[in-house]
Amino acid sequence: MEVANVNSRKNMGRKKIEIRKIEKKSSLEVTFSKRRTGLFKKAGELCVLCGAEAAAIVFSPGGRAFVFGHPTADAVIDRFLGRDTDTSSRGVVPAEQVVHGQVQRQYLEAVERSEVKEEGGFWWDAPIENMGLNELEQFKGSLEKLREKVADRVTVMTLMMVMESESGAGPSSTTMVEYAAPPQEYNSSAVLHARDLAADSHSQAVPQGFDEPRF
Amino acid sequence: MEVANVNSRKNMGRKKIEIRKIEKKSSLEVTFSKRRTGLFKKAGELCVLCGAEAAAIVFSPGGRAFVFGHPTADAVIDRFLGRDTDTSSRGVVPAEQVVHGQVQRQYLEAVERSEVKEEGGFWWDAPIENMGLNELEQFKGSLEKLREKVADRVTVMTLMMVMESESGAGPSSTTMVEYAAPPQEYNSSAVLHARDLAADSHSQAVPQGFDEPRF
DNA sequence: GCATCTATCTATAAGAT
DNA sequence: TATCTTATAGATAGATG
Repeated sequence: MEVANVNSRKNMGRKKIEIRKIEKKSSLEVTFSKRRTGLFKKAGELCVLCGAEAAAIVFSPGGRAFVFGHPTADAVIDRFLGRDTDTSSRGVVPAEQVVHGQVQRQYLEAVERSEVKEEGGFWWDAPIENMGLNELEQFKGSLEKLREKVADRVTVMTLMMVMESESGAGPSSTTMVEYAAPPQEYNSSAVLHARDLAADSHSQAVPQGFDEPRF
Repeated sequence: MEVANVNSRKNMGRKKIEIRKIEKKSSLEVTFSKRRTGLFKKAGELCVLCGAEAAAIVFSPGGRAFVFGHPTADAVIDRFLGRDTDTSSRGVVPAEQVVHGQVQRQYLEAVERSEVKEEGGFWWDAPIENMGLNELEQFKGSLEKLREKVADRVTVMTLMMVMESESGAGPSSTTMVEYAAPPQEYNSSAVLHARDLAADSHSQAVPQGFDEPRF
């Protein structure tokens, strides 16, 4: 074996870093991967520990999309409890595929163009227990058309969440989704209803007088 | 000062916990708050460190929505570097309002219904530098109508991302975020193009042969 | 590049105030 | 109920194979 010099004998362990853009490209990439993984793990833990619903999307500086979400909260919980849940029968993405799922734009486009069918329809049209979501289907279809219209100009990402509830309290189930069209030339953009929340200073974002639970 | 008993003299410090749903309600709430904050912080750091774009949405078990996002990547970077950026002139939500912003459904609904205008239009219709995104506007409008149609049945959350790029490589700017209608009775639901990614086992999610950058 | 390793750094569970 | 205080669990920067 080789004799390493004294300085390289020991790892120096973690060092503190400033929160500013990492210059060295290789380091940036490594950090991106590590932290993205860590972020998604944290999100998963939050879901399980607190019965929360969460979704996260991260675009790398190169424009690659990474998505965290869960097909159903149950599936994620099962996963974290080490149970093996068959989610395929529900027509949803297995949790382990999604939690750290990578999405590559060109691939998505290809998939979209091919419009692969199975069992007589798009997979997402497959019947799900107690479906009856005509509106959702209608919405989805319309959304598709619209997206196509602007696909060459903007990146549109859509998240649709449909939750179940037994009582009035805890939503228990979910969906997540994604997708992105390929941006080619762009501009900055506009957003929605969130601004009014940002009325003035920090803690005043949410007005009083609502009876919804705080958690 | 008081003499505490020996057992309470010292904090016991952190203990290991299992990743499973927390039973005690008070603990769950505390944990939810702490971890949500932590998650959003991590997301912000990822954005800054790696020049990435990120957005995250968390629903508490009570159905309250919390959103992490950034109006422009620049604004978030400024924030983390301690610079004070005036984002109001761009018609975007100041970063500090968004990063840990809380969104309460009923409030959002109220805002939406009131359709508050300023300066002759919805705030999000305000001109932004180099706007020219007719398609985006068109899309947004259509989306609104569609969403109304299904608002009573499903919770729809839409994220629209429009990015800038100087070179062909790094998108540099913007995101936006948005909102959800109140679910009342629901079902589980369908999703989109993601399933094909989940073809079979883990690492094979993304097919080879594309020339896009890995980061 | 990807998987490990190790020394630290950071987040946070329980309590105390 | 919100904050503050530890001790400790967990995340991760940098080095290495």
